[in-house]
Amino acid sequence: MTKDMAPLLGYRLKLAQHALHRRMEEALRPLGLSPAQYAVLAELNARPDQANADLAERAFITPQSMQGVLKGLEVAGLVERRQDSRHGRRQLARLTVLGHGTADAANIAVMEVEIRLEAAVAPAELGEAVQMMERLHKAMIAP
Amino acid sequence: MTKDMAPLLGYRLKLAQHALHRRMEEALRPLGLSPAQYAVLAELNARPDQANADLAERAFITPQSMQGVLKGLEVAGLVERRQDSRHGRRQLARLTVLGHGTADAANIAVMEVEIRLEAAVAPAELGEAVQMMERLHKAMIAP
DNA sequence: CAGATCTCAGCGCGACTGACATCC
DNA sequence: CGGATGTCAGTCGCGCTGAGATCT
Repeated sequence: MTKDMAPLLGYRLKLAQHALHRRMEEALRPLGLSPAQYAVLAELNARPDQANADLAERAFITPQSMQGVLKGLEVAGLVERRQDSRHGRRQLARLTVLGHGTADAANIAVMEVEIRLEAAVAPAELGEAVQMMERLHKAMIAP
Repeated sequence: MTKDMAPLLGYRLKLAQHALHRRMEEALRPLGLSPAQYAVLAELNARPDQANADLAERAFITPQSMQGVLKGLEVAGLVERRQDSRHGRRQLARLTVLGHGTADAANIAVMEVEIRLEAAVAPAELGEAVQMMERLHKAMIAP
């Protein structure tokens, strides 16, 4: 059992994502955002007024974990939460004005990384690459 | 700026690796290993007698971070370190007998996850998929 | 009561920086 | 001295579990 694991797909996937994560951190650091915080910002930009539980489910993490991220954004003044009129305990989160500005700036920075990443695959292969990632994801998600 | 980030390659890559990481944790938990610990075990299985600095470089993390992982394995009795005869301060790590057994058991558990992952791509596409991951990795590593 | 939601407290892993000692 | 290496201490991000409060 002295095999090298270099050719394994899982190993390669891990390395690629690890490097991407580093780039994301670099791109977002000037804005004071972590990759997880950016993801929530982008999600709330696309779909405002989501509760902590909703965001957690979309990100495949526990509500407790998401709350930490959301709390950070709230303290930073990028997100505000208000009571759901229909459900006393439920609180809906949305971007503040500052949050919108930060999200826009972050999108620009992240897009540069994304473009660089996509440049590594031929344009014709891009759709195929995205579909492959989806298949890999589903294979690991399924029971 | 109400775009959805679902079709982005970077986002898909992150989701796929996140799910893989969960599966790896599940597979390794019965053995008391974390994914990072397993990676070092596999690396030392393939190439014994490496120093902390060597292992850190191969894993793309700092020597300090690697030291934490290596220390855990040493405390668990899976790895032993001895002085390099040629360099007083340098310490070479290798698997103990227990470490070899654990590495073999871990390999079996991890291979099941790997097979499941590879099943998500057509056999003919597998080599192509691995090469794509390599290209993505290099695109994010390059200066 | 059951179920959904939010919150607090604590833990673990794995990355980081900084500071320092040691050896060649 | 300079450079490589290892070590200790502290911090941070972000997952987790457990326990509990509140509302429908």
